[in-house]
Amino acid sequence: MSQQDPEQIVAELRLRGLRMTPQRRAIVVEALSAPGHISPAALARTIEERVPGCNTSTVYRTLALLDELGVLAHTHFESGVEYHRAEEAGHVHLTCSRCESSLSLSSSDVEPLQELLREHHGFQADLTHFEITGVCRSCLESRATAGPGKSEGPAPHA
Amino acid sequence: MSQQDPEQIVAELRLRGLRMTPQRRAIVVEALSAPGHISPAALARTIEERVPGCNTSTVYRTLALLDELGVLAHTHFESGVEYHRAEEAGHVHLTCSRCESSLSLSSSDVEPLQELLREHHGFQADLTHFEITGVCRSCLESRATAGPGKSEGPAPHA
DNA sequence: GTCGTTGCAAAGCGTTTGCAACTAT
DNA sequence: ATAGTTGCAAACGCTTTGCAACGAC
Repeated sequence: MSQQDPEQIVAELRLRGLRMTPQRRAIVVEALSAPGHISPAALARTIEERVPGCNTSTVYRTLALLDELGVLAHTHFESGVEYHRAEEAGHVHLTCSRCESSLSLSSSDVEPLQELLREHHGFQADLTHFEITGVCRSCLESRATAGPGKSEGPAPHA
Repeated sequence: MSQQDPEQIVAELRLRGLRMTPQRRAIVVEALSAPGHISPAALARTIEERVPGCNTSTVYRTLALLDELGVLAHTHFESGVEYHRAEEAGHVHLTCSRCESSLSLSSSDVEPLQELLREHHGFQADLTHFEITGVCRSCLESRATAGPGKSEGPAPHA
């Protein structure tokens, strides 16, 4: 569906009368090679270090562009926005607000959730655009073990 | 469960050896009287205007404090963080990324969703801490009406 | 040659912090 | 009197912008 191959990206750019520059190429490489996701600021630092002639503002402009083109997408975390390849969306991030551990669901895992929202509220949710916080299994268990009462209420966000 | 009455807040503060100052009182009033939710920056502007002797930093410090105390809570939106009375949590915000309309689910509406996550992944989700984006019913319908193909893929986030 | 793109430097914005003065208790 | 709280001003980190120079096409 989306493109991750530089050639396809170039083609996509050309379609819109846009150009492929060395800077863009470098940013694309860096952004796509990041293991999971990366914040704009972090990417800017990295690029400026590895590609001396490439500026922070170019990074921001390029990320926004690639986001529009559908090459990249971004997700909102507690710590801010992070970019990732568009095809890697489909991951829903469950983050424990107690232990900070993080668990990601595949699209098939998420389908029932989306189904519920669509059926009951006519809303086609994109659960990948914001992370979901809560309390993970092990933290739930240790809390249960810890003491009897207090089983009510959602997790605080320390 | 939580407190919204200034008296109860004062009591809560005292328990921790904290004090109730005129500034705090003003901020509490302003924060609690906001119809839905309000961003720290907006609240700071408002306060500084209405309560001349009250500073931006005090607003931020007070919001953080009230958040810890459980009087207020915050939610992450596309536009940033917004604070609201803690009891008003339970609202899950579904925002359409096409038309920007917003629909909020009551806690009972959300229960099945949480149930699913808990059963299948042992994760007790707090769906109120981040908004959920997607495409609302009317936008889905107008898209369906608009043309035959293209029924695939989640909503873009223009 | 055209027009998209870049670098730079500066500004913008929201948020945080150090510290001396202040004040609720 | 003690210790929490405030205001100020400065710093901070991230992001955006204006504009002249540059370079992909």
